[in-house]
Amino acid sequence: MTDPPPEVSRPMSPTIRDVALKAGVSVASVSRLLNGTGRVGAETAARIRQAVEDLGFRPNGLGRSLKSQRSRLIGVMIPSLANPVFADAVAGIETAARAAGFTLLFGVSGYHAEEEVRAVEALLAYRVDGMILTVTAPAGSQALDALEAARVPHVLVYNQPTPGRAPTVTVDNEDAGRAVARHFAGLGHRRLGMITGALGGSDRAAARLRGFLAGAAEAGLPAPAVREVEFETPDPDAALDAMAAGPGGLPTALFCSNDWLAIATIGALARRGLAVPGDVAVTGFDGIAVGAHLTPPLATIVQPSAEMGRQAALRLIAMLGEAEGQAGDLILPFTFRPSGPQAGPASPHSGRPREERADTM
Amino acid sequence: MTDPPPEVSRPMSPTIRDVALKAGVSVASVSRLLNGTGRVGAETAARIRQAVEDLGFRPNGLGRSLKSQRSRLIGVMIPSLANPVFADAVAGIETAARAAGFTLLFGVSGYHAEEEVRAVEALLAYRVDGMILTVTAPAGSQALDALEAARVPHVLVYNQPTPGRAPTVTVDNEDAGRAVARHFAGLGHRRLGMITGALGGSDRAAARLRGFLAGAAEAGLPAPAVREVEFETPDPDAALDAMAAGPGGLPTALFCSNDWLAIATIGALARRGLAVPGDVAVTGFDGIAVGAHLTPPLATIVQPSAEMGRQAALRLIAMLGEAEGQAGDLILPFTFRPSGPQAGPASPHSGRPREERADTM
DNA sequence: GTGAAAGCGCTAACAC
DNA sequence: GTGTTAGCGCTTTCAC
Repeated sequence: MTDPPPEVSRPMSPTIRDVALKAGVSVASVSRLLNGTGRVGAETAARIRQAVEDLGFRPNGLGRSLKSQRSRLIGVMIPSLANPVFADAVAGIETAARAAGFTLLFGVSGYHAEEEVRAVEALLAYRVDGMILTVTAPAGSQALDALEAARVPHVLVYNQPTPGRAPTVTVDNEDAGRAVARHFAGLGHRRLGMITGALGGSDRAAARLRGFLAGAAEAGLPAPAVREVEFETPDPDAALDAMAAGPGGLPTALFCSNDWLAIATIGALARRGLAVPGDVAVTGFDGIAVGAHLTPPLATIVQPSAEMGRQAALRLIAMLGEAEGQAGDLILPFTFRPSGPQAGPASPHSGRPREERADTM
Repeated sequence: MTDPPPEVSRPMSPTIRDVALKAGVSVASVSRLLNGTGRVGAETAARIRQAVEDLGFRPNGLGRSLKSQRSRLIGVMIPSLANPVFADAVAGIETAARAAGFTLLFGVSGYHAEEEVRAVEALLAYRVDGMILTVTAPAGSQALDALEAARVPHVLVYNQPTPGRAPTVTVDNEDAGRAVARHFAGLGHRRLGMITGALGGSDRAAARLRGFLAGAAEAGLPAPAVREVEFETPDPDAALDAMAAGPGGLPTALFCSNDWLAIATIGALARRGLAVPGDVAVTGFDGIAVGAHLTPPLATIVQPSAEMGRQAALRLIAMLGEAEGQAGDLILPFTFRPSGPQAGPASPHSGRPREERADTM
């Protein structure tokens, strides 16, 4: 086995033309065979297949996309990879997209509206057929404006249903927030508190807060203390300090706007010598897998992230097929997973999934 | 504001030609201005910029890539999104890639060699300029064969340094495994055990095991019990049952090949009424963020995942620039994070990063 | 059933 | 400094 002669420059990968030449047929026949469009004689097919094999031909997706005006690319943009909840959704998206023959283009925004625009632009540049994304807030989102202007079909995940915007796949965040307040009230807590990621960076966190406040009020409890922290580098210690210094002192029950934050908060409480749930009750949101393995398990509102991702992908793919399929929001049921000793299968809280037809868009 | 007349079909996004027409210049000038290649008169530039603005022109990455033979796309393929360690690496990759103007194409393999081939093929179809990936095992990897055949520059992450393969960015897994055994021995344990993800699906898990066994032998301990479990849906209960039924019974110290598995194992131990580290010592591997928040914190070997991803991206981008930059492996230092009460900053264990020039490839 | 040829949107010679 | 033009690899009429 001797070394091959050094190539002058990087050899190009074989093109459909090379295949056609080698098989002694036209590029049209090769294309037809490879795409299953149009008939090709048995003899011709065999020759083409042989040439493809010999050359190690791999159709160039760029050329194909440019010509056909469909890239078979789906853009995915999420706020962050640090919080596992988004990875779960991406996993669901990936599975469904792959099954349908789509490849994912990926971007991260860091919970930042300007970065959302940048990321969306980057994915749009490659002419993604559609996009699945989570934005800070759909209402005034420039990223969504860009998507609409480009008329690129898209589906939101986690975001709140928003009139005039694309359909979203999520849970009823407000109802869930209310359920947490009721839960705390039922346990006899009166001093509630919420530690939330920056409300300006998350419409769903804002919805959870609304529900939580409403639920507390409905239960006849005093208004909960509320503190915002950064999403990316939460500082729950400072939030707890502020709460402790406030009127009423530290709440006996804390609702954290996501599990990631809840776990950090429990650590901060431990540093103050406070046990969970003994001294302070803490409930998170998302249902990330690791929460169930904590001791004791993290109480949380579980949203079916992988399924949400899957459903978002299925909806998007359906949109890409039909001429102008007007899908509505999909509100999946959440479940409450209590902290208690290894809970059995939790029971669905909000019943069957709701399908809603969008009036707008 | 009246409705616009219904379009006959989906309007195309403006092309460089539209811009040129509107600005009354040639497409060449537009291209030159947009790419900063070649001079353009001030007056012309202004007209072009105006036209770009008016039309909302966004250069088509497909056309650009097809012509220039450089896609500015980087392919990323990881085994799974369930284990947060990979998300951490992707975050590091994304940051560096974005800064250099690259967009990520994303694929998942599920720790399966055949799926690796499929995923790599999918990304190769879009002519990624390069790739960053983790494979089950580099040595016989068909996915890497495909990458080499296509002459697409690539860098491995997490994988073991492997002669004849692309450079990898990782830690010294074998040394780390040895360190864990030494640690257990130092604590006075004699019956060690390891619960590892399927060895066939992870060359680094195999390396960790080798080091662990060697370390145990060097410490004069009996050979540790070893059990393999699935990566995606680990069943630590079964592994513990098997160990308990084996000679010597359940080990007093368990090394899990990754944190994800360690957390699940601790849960399984809890179900048997065994506390960690009181009854059984458990050490994981990876240093995923959540481990530090467990009570007590998960003992683990911390590898700098985000930095590894970042370094892999930087290396790849360097390769793309230079003609034939022959980078070597990059072995970053790992740290041991003990379980104890909130540890301070851990001290590096294996010293300065090692740079190695590859003999082969 | 098969082939010739026209582009998809863009960049990069190459003229001027 | 600016324009013309030839493709990059592919799909898809349109003839035959």
